[in-house]
Amino acid sequence: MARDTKSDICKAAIDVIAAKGVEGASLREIAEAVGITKASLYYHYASKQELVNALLIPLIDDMRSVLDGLDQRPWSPTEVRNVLTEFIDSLIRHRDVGVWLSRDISALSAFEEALGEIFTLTAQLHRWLAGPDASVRDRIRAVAATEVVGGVLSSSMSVADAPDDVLRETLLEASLGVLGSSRAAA
Amino acid sequence: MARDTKSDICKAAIDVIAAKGVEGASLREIAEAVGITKASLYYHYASKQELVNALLIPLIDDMRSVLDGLDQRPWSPTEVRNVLTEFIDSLIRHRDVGVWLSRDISALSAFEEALGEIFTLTAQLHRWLAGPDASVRDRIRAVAATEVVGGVLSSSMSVADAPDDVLRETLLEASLGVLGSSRAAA
DNA sequence: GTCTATACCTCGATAGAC
DNA sequence: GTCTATCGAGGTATAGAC
Repeated sequence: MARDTKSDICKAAIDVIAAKGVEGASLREIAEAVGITKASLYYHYASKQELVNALLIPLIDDMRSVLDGLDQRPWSPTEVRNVLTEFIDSLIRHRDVGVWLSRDISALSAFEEALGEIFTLTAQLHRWLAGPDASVRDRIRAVAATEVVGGVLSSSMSVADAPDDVLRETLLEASLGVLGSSRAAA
Repeated sequence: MARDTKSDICKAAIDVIAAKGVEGASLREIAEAVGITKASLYYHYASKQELVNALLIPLIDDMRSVLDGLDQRPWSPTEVRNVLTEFIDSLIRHRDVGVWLSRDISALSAFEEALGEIFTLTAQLHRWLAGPDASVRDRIRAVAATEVVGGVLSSSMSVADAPDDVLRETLLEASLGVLGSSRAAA
């Protein structure tokens, strides 16, 4: 599967988009990075939107499987820790895409095909994390606990030398630390 | 100063950019929001880059004054709290711009006029926050402590009803919570 | 200071040869 | 499966009248 032009395109697209953002990345530049022309790229992907969607789908599928049935899950410090761990793991698994997903939302809104579900999923996560009868502070903390993850990953230049397992563990601590003084404290 | 066309342009630009991102916001749309034409806008700002810079400069100036001489400042739990407080306040003061500054960096890279200094300033803040002889974990935590702030502000749609003072206080707690289990614990 | 009109470019996307 | 050539739309930016 590695010698497939299609996967070469995806790989190049991820790099270019990470550097220039979704809008800033032109299909011409992506194609040239692969070594083909813009027209050839259209043989593999019918539109830019289709290409971007193809990049996002693995991450979205992963997040969905992690967050599926969240509302039915009991809310307790232990479960909060479990859910956060799974959420962080899914973002790290797709670290290359997650970086610009969490950082380029304003531009991605124009591509709202697969994006609607991301909003739904994260909103769901925020609600659940905040807990029942959440105050404004609880809700801010819930948002912050998830934003920390994407934020650190996207500014990972500063921590580029951090191995995945250290990153994983520290992010979980940080995320729990944000919730720390709330009722969800572990 | 409120009846100045120039400030009307800035105000409209902030709104449009917040909604569509820096690349997605066209000068035509900004001009029409003000009630003038694209050409008239060029009388006040010579280029799109100049306009974007004009929006960022107040925030940058504020951050610079907050972070100036940071390296000479002693590093202690109390000082960490002070510095974080000042940092959060400066971002909240420019909440409207800070929203898309922290969320649209990939697109802003194309406008790297004033942006270089932002990177320098935040890198400086990260280093100082991590403390002397920082481990990888300390550095991740330092990044996380600052990313929390921008992250929440940018997704403040979820917490749009939060008044500034609640936001301020909760962000400080969250930020300190991230550092909580490190040596910088208050 | 604001307008109309326009030059010039790059983008996404398509047509058709090979 | 990749190419050259081209289209139309929309972008930034400029020229010149008022």
